Amino acid sequence: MLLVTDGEGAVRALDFADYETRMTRLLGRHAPGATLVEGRAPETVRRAVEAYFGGDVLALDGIAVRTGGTDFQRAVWQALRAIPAGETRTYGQLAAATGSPRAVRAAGLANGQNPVAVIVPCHRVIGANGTLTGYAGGLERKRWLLDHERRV
Amino acid sequence: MLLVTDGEGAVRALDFADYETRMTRLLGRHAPGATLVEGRAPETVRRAVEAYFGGDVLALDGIAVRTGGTDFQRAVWQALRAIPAGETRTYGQLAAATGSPRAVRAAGLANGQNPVAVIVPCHRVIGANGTLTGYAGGLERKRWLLDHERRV
DNA sequence: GCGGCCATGTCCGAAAACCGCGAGACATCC
DNA sequence: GGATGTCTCGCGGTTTTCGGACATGGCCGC
Repeated sequence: MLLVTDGEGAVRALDFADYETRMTRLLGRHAPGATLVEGRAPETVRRAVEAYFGGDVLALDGIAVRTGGTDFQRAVWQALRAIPAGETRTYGQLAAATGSPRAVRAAGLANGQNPVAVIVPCHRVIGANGTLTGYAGGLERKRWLLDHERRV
Repeated sequence: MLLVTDGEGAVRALDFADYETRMTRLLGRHAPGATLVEGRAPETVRRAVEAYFGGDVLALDGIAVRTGGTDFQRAVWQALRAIPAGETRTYGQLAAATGSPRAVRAAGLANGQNPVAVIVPCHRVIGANGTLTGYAGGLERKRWLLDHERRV
């Protein structure tokens, strides 16, 4: 996976390695002018991510995340972090949580533009009829993540 | 007048005091994310500006200027500094000096977006028929500046 | 002369398209 | 009757596209 943190250790982006162009595109939009420097991620973040995949699905909750984006997008991403691991919400519930109950498709769109995968759990949002509908990293991964979190 | 320099002493913006909104707008465009800190300008710059208005119209030539903008805009602004005090050029000559002889109107537009008035002498460009045509700070000031430089 | 047309780069506002949706209307099949 | 599936339409924020406007000047036809 690709992990990007800023000078203060806050996570700016996280994505699957085969989606690098997507990640850089989102980064360019939300942090114009920033330059990427290769290096080792802060230990706290590394450890939390490894713990999550190792089975401690709550390990990501304390991690600091910083993003750009519009007010609406940030509201959506903030609402995402309030969904506990192992549970899911519908796009409608997500929209309602941001204060715009009818902005359902917009919520879906903002969901898809989340630059910090997994930590900001956009994969916990599914259609009202229970189908997975979509995931930037591929539906297979969405299914895997949900299974992983339920398995606890 | 309002004078903005960066951490290295280079001039970033210069405008007449009653055009502050214009200046901040241009600054925001060319240096997004920068914050203004009130203070006294570097002595070299202060002295040069005062000398210019005192009659030494060549005093501004050595001052370092840094701007954002597109390639074309920077080419125009660079060409402007090559016009000696006391002389004028037409918009067509200016466009030719940038390598795009036919981009006449574009040159005029770039001229009008010059963030560093007086030092980058956009006032030395006039219409092919000798009329002053336009000046962001008002035609009166353009006329005054040209007179001042010719008076030497 | 005079009026009209066109070239050129950039910005700005308006309009349209885009969607990781969801509710309701029907059709279908037991 | 009820479960299930497909279709249509409206929703709302964001992004993209498009059409003007402009600190002009040369050329062309009248």
